[in-house]
Amino acid sequence: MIRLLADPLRARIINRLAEGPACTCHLVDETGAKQPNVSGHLRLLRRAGLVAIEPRGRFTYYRLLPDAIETTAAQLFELAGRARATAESRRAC
Amino acid sequence: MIRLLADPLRARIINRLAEGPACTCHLVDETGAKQPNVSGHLRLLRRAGLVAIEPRGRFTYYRLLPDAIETTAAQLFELAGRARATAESRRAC
DNA sequence: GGTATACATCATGGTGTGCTGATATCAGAG
DNA sequence: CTCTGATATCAGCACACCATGATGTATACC
Repeated sequence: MIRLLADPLRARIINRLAEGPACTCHLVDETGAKQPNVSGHLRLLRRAGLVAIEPRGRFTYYRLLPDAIETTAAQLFELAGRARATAESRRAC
Repeated sequence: MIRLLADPLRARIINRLAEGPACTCHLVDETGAKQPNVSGHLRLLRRAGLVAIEPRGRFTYYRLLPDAIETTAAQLFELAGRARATAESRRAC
């Protein structure tokens, strides 16, 4: 899940989708990447439930789903909280 | 930065360090990975400022730094917030 | 001193994964 | 119906990156 956010092009796509829904041609234009590449990444994001698909005639609009992202953000916060709580419980070798 | 959290073994190391500081031998034992592998990942995490190093004699203790993780968690929350705010600003082709 | 243990570094190899070009599909315009 | 443009899928390639074994360094214990 985090792995999906780790790729540079996917990160650009996600950042763009955070500014509002867009169709594939928008993403191709604005990222400068080739269309099959963008399409492939969008497929991964869709299968992971990170984006929703809305076909409109010839065009396919993608929308970023905030819930999935907030879930992983919350997991990271919880991780940081655990680290703070256990900062002094050093275990002996 | 997110990329560092994406690797499976690094994720296990980080999760372990969230339960308290540990030295390399602990991490090698508890992850089952080979020592040079663990050591290499720890180097990356250290260079990125995700963990702090505390040498104690022969042993080297590593401690997870919560600030870096919280920073990226906050970025993800902000991303989700932007997605919510712009959910209806669909741009025409 | 010598030995053993913890750890780091290096060179090598294998594999996952992203990128590309070609092709298929499908909707709309004419 | 035909043609064009938008998108999806597939096969092949290339590169990055993780894992491993060997080796080096340093500290503690005898």
